[in-house]
Amino acid sequence: MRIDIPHPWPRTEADAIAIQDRLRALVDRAGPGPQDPRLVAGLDVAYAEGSDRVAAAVVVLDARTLEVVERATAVGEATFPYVPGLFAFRELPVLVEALSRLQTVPELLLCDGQGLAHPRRFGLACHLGVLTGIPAAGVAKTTFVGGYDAAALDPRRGAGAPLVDAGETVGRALRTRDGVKPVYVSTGHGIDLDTACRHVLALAPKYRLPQTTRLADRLSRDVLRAHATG
DNA sequence: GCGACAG
DNA sequence: ATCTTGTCGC
Repeated sequence: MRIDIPHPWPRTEADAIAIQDRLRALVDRAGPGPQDPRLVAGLDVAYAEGSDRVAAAVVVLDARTLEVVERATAVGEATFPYVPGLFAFRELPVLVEALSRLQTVPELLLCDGQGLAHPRRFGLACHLGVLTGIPAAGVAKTTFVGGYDAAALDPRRGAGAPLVDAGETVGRALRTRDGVKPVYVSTGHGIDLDTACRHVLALAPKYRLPQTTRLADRLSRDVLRAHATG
């Protein structure tokens, strides 16, 4: 698939923020998104320590069997420093490159990070969703913006509590394993929160993180290591 | 003003 | 994100 980045690459934080503020209007928060998708993709990026080298991985799974359908990777240089809130500008280029090498077209993109649960409501999952036009959601390991009542969150798998920021529900703390810290799901583009959480839960039958994320994480690290070694 | 801050 | 051994538990 071909993916166009409809904006010049920012060099400053102000430029990056301006891009987010502009693209935010293109986000579809309503969904509902795919109800019974077959192809779901997980995306992640691994970083090297002493350099700006980054490796991205996309793993497409059959949502019903959780079997791997396709994998694609890309290696490159980080084009932006890590700045909380501008995280997408660091990972987007290499992720888009990996996505473009895919032969199949996923029905849903699950990103490692936030969607709407972002200070300007435009996290990585929103950005990737708008760029590709594919429904996308973010699954983060920690919260960024949006608090929730941890004490009131039922300890059982499947339980959820709204993430509220500035009076707005921006995502959900979702328990994927009994008694284990939840993951933080937020809509990216073209899917509603309930649907996104349903898929995340189905993709995480055994571990805290969905299988999409776990496989993409492992693959990106393997590729980075292989590239460093030769 | 100060601290915290997705990966 | 990455650096890192063992260890407790199912």
